[in-house]
Amino acid sequence: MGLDSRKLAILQAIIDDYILTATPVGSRTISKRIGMGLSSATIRNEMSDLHELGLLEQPHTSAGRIPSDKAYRLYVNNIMSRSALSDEEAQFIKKHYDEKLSDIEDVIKQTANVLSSMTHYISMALTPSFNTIKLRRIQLIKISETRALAIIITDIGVMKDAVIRLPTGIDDSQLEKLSNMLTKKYMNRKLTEAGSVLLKELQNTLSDHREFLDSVATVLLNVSKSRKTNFELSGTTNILLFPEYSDVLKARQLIDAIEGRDLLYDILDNAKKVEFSITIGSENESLDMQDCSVVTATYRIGGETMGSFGVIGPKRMDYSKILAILSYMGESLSNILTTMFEEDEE
Amino acid sequence: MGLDSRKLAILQAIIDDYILTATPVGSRTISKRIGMGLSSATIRNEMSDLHELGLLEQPHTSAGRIPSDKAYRLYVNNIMSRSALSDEEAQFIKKHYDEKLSDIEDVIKQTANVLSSMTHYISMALTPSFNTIKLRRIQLIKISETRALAIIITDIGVMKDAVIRLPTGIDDSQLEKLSNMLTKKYMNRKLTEAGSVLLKELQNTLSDHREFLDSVATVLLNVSKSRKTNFELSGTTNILLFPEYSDVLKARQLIDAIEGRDLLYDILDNAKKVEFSITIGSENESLDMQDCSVVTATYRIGGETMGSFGVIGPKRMDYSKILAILSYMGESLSNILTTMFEEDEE
DNA sequence: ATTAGCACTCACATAGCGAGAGTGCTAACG
DNA sequence: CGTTAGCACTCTCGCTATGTGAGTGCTAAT
Repeated sequence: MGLDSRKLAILQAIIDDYILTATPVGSRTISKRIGMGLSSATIRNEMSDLHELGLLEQPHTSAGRIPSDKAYRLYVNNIMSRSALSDEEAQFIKKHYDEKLSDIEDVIKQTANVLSSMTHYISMALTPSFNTIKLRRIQLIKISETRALAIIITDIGVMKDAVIRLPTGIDDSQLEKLSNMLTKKYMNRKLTEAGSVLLKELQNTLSDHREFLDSVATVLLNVSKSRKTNFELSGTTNILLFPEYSDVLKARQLIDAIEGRDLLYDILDNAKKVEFSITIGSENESLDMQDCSVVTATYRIGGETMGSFGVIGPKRMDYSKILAILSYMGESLSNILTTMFEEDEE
Repeated sequence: MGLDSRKLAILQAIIDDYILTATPVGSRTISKRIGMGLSSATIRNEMSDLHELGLLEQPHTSAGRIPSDKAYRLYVNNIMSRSALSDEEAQFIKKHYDEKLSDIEDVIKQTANVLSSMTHYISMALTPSFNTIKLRRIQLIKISETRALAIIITDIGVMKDAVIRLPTGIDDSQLEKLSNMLTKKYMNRKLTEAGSVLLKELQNTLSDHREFLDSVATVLLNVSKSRKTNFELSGTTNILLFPEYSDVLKARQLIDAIEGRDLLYDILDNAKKVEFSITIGSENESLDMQDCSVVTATYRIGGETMGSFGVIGPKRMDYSKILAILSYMGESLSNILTTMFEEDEE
């Protein structure tokens, strides 16, 4: 009993219908929908076979069938055709990225927002991971009697700047000397590495400007944020829209898992390894997420993969459309971030 | 039929019980709880009076009573005693504010987060409104061949800085001249005003560095964010914890209203006018919020009120505890932000 | 191989019923 | 007169039929 093309067509019809309605689909529905002149009885036989193959499930004896995780996987891998974005959708994304977005955070936040408002799923977007990026220059600039600006310049451009308090009686030339010293010493190191080494060395040697350099180290370390805060989450409450989560308790369970954040961070961090990923139901490691699917994509800055983003939704997801959206947004996002950082070539 | 002290005691007991249980409270419960040696029958009579006074409501004939909006108002204004924060609670707040928070956004976000995790209500915090703040100096600093940093310094300190693209072939001295020119011209104006005037003048006269100055104007204008993005929201899904919102549809209705954001912005903007505000049920203008209460407080930067924050929760709220929390957080927040901006006196 | 026919299953909606919580009223009491 | 015991009454809530409809699985005929 193999999977001939008719079985596949029926399976596809069932999945399509179920994605739309979220209710178990019966043989009569398919018989009419598929237009092959087959009676419901024939469909029933085929459905029975599909059931035996582990592709369909039955909530209870006398209900219609719903696709199993295995069926979705088959669908995604072999049946589904890659769909394109409609013009309106592309425009929608463009429009929202064209707004004045002044820093990375804004862009990432906007990505999550656009994603959740387009898909009505829960969306998430990882902040670029600057751990691997190397320091090129540190520049300290005096802006008032008591404050200086620390600017971190890296391989991919101007990265971060922060106002720090200045010890009294330090002048421009001294500050420049410090900048040069720091630059020389920590150039070509990874940012966090530079920060922690500086911090360590401060503990041993007794420097002149202890507190000040401490702040510089903090700036370096702050570039990569903590696990909990380095991704944006949006549309959490969208799950209340889905009949799958009409039960408040079930909804809360998922929301709690999601808002724990650790889980999602791991998912996104893992997602950086491949351009796109689709994880269906039981393929998820977390027990709380056995009923949803996660689809992710990655973005690049200057050619290098720097982060990931994606959606969490019910298993009956329009995977092909979601992929199209993620793919388009990934391109846009990569472009925006790249031009945001890049030092134009001289 | 006035409001003697016994009626007040009974009312308070009812409110206290209802805050805890969220179920209509009956005469026997109060008779036992209040410890005045009164039988349930007596309580019933009193309750009947309170009902006539519009202070109690009955979901249906044979159920207990629940406090009316008017009762909550009476409670808040006349009965409630101002409670203090427990040590753990104060510590909790302190701990979370002591984390390295590098910019305003982080502080505001943290405020919202701490608030919602302490209260389990929905919380919101307005970003400081810099509209009224006056420009003191604009400083442009070259940081590479193609990029400069624009630093905005105001009455209350260093405000905002942004990397902007530099036209080719502009040198340090030219940039300094530009800084001085801009400073002279727009000093003591409000930031947004300065930005829009600059933008306007650029349209008329044909300046040398059109595009560059345009970016400077954008930085000025970006200081105050748009209606939609200038406050942080946290704990939206907390309402699912309350029996009042065990119905998904009802929950969604409130969530939708809240995530529309315009409504909340108006509430927070209004809240800046008074140090604390409590709005109970039908006192809310929005129809979608007739079933909740809103409590807000304000924070200051350098003595001047610059923003507000607060919670949205069910009407049966522990108002006195919430006020204590808000009050304590307001102080902390004011201190943090003030020291963040302040130029130490020279 | 396909299909008509039919018995069977199960969720769901509806109605009826009893129990329990709570009220409002009346009459008695100190 | 305020307070209270007593009691009938009301309404929700949970439980148990009961019927209906969608859908299945099997059998026998085409």
